[in-house]
Amino acid sequence: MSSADESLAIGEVARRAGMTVSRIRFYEQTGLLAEPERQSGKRCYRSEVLTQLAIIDAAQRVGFSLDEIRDLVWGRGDPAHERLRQLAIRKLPEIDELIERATAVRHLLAVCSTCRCARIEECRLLTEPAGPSRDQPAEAALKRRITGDASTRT
Amino acid sequence: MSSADESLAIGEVARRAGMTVSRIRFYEQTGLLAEPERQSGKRCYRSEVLTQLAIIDAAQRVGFSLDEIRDLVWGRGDPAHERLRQLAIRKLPEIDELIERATAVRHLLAVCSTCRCARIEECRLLTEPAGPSRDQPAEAALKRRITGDASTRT
DNA sequence: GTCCCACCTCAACCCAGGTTGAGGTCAAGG
DNA sequence: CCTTGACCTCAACCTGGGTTGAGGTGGGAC
Repeated sequence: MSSADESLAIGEVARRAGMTVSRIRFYEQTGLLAEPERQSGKRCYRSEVLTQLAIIDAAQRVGFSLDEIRDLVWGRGDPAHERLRQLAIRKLPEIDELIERATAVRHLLAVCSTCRCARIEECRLLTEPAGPSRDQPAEAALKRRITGDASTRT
Repeated sequence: MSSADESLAIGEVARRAGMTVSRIRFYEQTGLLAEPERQSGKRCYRSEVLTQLAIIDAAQRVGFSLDEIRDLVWGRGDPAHERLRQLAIRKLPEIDELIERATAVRHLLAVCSTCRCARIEECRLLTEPAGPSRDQPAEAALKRRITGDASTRT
């Protein structure tokens, strides 16, 4: 723990990263993770791999595909910060949208779990009144957010 | 648009919901979407389906599986708001974590795209200095957030 | 009437992201 | 020496979430 440079066996890496061994080997196979050194055939990792795995994991969870991550970490060509900037430009809006949607769904769950709707789509927060009463500004906004404006457009 | 109760053909629904026709049929097949009425064999939807589809879509994008969504929308048993509350209790922490991670990744992308690191895992915001200089509180927090504390634990 | 288009069913296929299993190697400990 | 456990490879398999294609029906416009 203090001397972080003693090399780690794959099992140890897996344990610390919270992943299976097979998953780590899979990442190596598919070029996401560099081939580590070996000692008598066995992979020995240095502790940096934990950071790499954590990045992979976090990126995946917010919707990057393994291809994108591979490109991010290992991309050929250009200086890395350049590719990174490109990727950032492409992905930032998506991430923002994800955050917005997540916030809306969060809100929906929180609010609906206090209402007595019989089915979720009948929840007063989401159903178009179809009659004259229009929904409140805030609710309309929530709805627009969760629906991504799709059903709001003509 | 004003008389929202004229029934919609599947193609129209798909267009408005921004999904493929096959995807909508697939949702019906797998019990996510109710079987609509038919007229001479063809599905005719009412406009509510757009809201349902939007909910499904939004929920999916923030990490609900179709099984969970099915259970949410169509779950057998208990009053809906009860199931909804259960689901909310289970999922709210996950959604919160998603939002946190997304925010951290967002931050990472934004910051790293302005730095000159040669490889992402060498980015000064993420690499353990391994020397004496410890990273700043804010950066450490970012790192801890993106790594989900995994590599931070002993 | 016949053309065309949007719809229908059903089964097969596809891709991402891993997991599983068979069969083998190596080093340490009893 | 021999067993045990962690590691190795390679190929096959699995699940989720759809897509694709063949073969068929219906109805409105020309």
